[in-house]
Amino acid sequence: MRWDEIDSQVCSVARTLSMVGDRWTMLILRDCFLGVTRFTDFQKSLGITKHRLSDRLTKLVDSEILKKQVYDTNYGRYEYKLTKKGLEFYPVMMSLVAWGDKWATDEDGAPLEYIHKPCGNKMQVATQCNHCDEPVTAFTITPILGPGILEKAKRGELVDFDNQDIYKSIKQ
Amino acid sequence: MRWDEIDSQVCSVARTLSMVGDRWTMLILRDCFLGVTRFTDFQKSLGITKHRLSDRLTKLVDSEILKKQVYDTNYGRYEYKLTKKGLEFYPVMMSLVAWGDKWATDEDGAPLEYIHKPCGNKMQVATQCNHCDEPVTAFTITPILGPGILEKAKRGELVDFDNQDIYKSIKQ
DNA sequence: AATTAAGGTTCCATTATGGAACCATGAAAG
DNA sequence: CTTTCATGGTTCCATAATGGAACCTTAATT
Repeated sequence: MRWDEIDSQVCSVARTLSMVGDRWTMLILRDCFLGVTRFTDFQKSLGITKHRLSDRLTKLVDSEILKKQVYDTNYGRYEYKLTKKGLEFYPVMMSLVAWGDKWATDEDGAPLEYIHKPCGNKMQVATQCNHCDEPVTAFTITPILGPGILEKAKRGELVDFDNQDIYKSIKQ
Repeated sequence: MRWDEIDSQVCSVARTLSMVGDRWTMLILRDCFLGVTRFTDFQKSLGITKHRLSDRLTKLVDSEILKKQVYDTNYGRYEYKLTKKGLEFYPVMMSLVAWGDKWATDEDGAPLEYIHKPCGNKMQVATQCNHCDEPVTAFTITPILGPGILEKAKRGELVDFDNQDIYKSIKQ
């Protein structure tokens, strides 16, 4: 399977990664969440080549994760800003940060820290169950088939439905 | 900058993505969290070529995100299992799922649903402040320089420290 | 008139990836 | 006891993605 075919998979991770899962795109989004909006600033910050950046920004705009706006009409200059869809990617970004701060820093510690304005504390994100507020872990969750698969199976659209039996609940 | 140099950046997202940020690796981890452990099952599930899978699994083992264990000594067969470091990547994965379920599904809905065993509910993950339990959004957080940058700046190790002024607090 | 800045595009060499074929080990089938 | 099958790979080659440098366009500044 070629990478440009993975969005055909019935999987939210696969479909999400088809938009943001290549080299550079998530780093561009990181910069967006740090307030970077302009082509040149992305380039300085990332050290990405211009045509690659141009290509990635265009794709993010096509995916409606970023929007391109003129910010100086006389001058014809643009800024790239997060849409609602893009802004809601923030939990993914902060989860990456939390993991990286723990598992991918040197002895100096976290490069950035985050103040949660409403409570004023230095914050780390906690990923919790929206019902009981307990932290989620891989061992406390059972995945079950959802409508996105079951409805298609009913209509006979899932060629590889047999593959589903590869997936088992994960065990300690 | 080439991709294999991004782990030199003082940024938790960049360093994390240097391990898992290429095509395929996060999809392999998704499968790990769904209980897939064997070479052939990864291949069936993902449709990835064997040498690419082999390369990715080796890199994940080198990063200590997966461990390779013999599960049948007579037969000489292996399974790839998440380490503690790997298991703690779960919040990233579930945040991706949550985003994808909202922004990257068709009209049928979510492909998989998740039962939170302790409370028995169908769950979605909520990403919250670990102090006040409020949901975090990009607009309620102010990033500040942390020790990972400040200590290096003190020691004069940050060549591109000027670039920091590209980053502003994000505004609505 | 020349230089600078923003925001790109074009060209080409290098690197990564996909597809197919092949290989080694041990088990099972005939 | 020879063939076939399953697992878990590696090798080879053509195609696709990426990096680096040069160039382009518009408008402002020196």
